[in-house]
Amino acid sequence: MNKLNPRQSEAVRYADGPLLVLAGAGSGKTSVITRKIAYLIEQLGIPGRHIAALTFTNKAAREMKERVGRIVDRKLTRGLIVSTFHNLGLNMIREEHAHLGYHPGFSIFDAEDAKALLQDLMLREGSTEAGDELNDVQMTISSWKNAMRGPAEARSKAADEREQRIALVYGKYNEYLKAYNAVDFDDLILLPVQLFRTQPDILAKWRRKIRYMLVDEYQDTNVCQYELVKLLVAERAAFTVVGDDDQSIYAWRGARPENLAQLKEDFPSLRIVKLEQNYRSTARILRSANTVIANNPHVFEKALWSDHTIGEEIRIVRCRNEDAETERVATEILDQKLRQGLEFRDFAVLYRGNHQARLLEMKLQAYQIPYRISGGQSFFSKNEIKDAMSYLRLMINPDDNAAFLRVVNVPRREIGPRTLEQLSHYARARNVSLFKALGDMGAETHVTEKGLDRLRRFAHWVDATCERLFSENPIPVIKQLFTDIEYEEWLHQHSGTPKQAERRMENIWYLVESIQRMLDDGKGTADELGIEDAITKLILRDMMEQREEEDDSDKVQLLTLHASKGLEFPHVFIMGLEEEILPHRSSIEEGNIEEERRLMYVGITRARETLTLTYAAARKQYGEKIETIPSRFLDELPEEDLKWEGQGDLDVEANQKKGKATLSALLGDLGN
DNA sequence: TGTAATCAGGTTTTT
DNA sequence: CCTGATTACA
Repeated sequence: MNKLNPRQSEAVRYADGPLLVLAGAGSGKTSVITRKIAYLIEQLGIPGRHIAALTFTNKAAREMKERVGRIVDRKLTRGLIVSTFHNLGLNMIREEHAHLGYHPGFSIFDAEDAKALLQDLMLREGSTEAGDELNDVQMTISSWKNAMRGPAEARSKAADEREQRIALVYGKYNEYLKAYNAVDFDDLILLPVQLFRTQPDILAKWRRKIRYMLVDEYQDTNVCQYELVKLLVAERAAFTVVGDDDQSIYAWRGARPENLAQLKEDFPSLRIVKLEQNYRSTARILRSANTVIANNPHVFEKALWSDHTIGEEIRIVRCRNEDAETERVATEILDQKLRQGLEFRDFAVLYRGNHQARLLEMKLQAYQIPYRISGGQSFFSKNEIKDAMSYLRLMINPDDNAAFLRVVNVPRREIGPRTLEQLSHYARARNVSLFKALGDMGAETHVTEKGLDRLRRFAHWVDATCERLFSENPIPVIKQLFTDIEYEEWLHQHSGTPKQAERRMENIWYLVESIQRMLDDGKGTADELGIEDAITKLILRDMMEQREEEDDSDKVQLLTLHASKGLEFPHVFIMGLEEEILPHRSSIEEGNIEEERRLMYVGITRARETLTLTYAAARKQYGEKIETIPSRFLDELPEEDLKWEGQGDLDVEANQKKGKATLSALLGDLGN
């Protein structure tokens, strides 16, 4: 990838106006972005600190940073922003917190914290609790925030009673977040937008800072993120966005691929460069991807091509049932590995839903095939890490009620629900956080003396630890914190086996090490982090995924199609090519086949050399055996590039069931 | 406080 | 059918 092709080169060099790069799968878009950053700095002399490159995941940001670091002199990249949207937003809020009415050390509520708060609010409003409704409320509020609609507007524009109700909860929810000195994930983008809209001088300041902007995976931006970009680039319009409408698979969580087309209207001078040469896959794989995606409507036509060899046919394997399917995948991996001298890491198995991995996992275990499964329980959803994070959050923001409630009685301090109920009643009446309420609370409340005493002791300890955290070297203080609360003992009591407890404690120490690393990394430089910055960044999962990447052992990769975006593998299997799985049932019902087709497209284009698609002719579903229908996407593939397997097998079985009536059909098939 | 029994639900997921 | 979560009960 040292030499850029003409299109790539054009995308890198054009910096006179707004630029949209339509980058097909495997067309070297990350290269283009990194090379462009280098070009802007080295050739155009734009100081690194005036350039911002935005991504959606920490992983992408890290990768990009690393690649830029390899081609540009370190001195020149000083102050260069390469981060996620959320991280940029966080930095903006941190810097402008006073204008937004927040105090330093504010917390970020993750989805679960937010859910707990919403549940509390809804119960209080007297709504009958239903988990379903709670999810609905959370999603609706999130989508309003993503569409930049505030509580007042949500109320006035409410289409029905349901929205009316949710809008009220929305208002309360925001008030409470403010009282807890906390923001949620959506706020990280929304608050800067609102600030910039109302305070032109602050916007002007940020515009002076960010003079050139690059956005990766632009098709995944939502309304609010696009607005942030628009505000920052202004009429100067010095930006490059890179995207691929065919790889838009996150519309269900607010991504707006229409933002691609919208760009042309908002910036009439927009230049469009298409990257259509694919450097990844064989011609057959690419042709298959192209013919499938051609069934979707397109705003921008593009035709991916490759000068790779034609490659092997795409294999479509029909299996008797789901068990046979996983069996086939497992044995096939072993077989190909031995026959062609491959490594396990050369294989990836993709599927639509996480549950599909379960059977496969068992099968792989049976064959002793090492695998790594994506998704699943992440580091941050482990209970011990949540506890630890809550303690840390509480130290930098005692008003963080979510954190307070999580740890006030973990480990056991004999502060029970009754005591907390009283405390929270008192706090609510005064509209302050639990911690503040605890400080003011006198004898006039109904909290028992014992309860009050225990609460006070806890508060005292928090205050003391908090003070030391900011005045001493923070790492030993944090370590002391976990000793103070005897967390290790608690883990032993609450883990199944001693070994598990040890592993959990190791997770805690890993977390502490990460904080140490974050503090050390920036030492003496302009990006030196305070302890509170480090902890907030941790909430955004930043700096944390190294753990997975360090693990470069030889394993088969198991991924959902969603999780596979941006990755590539020599040999790819996609399982479950059946109607109601891929395309998924709910998408069929909603009539949203196009996004499912893009999912299929993403899956196909992950493969470099071979692609195998499997499906089960029948599978057990909720206890019943169900005959399945092969996915419509299989019919959309180019026949000349396919090799069907297992057809006869099915016919034999069908015949056994249905008797001789279909014998002639069978003979006909065999005759082919 | 912990276990047993019962019940609902069964897409994708990052920040 | 199987799993994870909540509830009831000891």
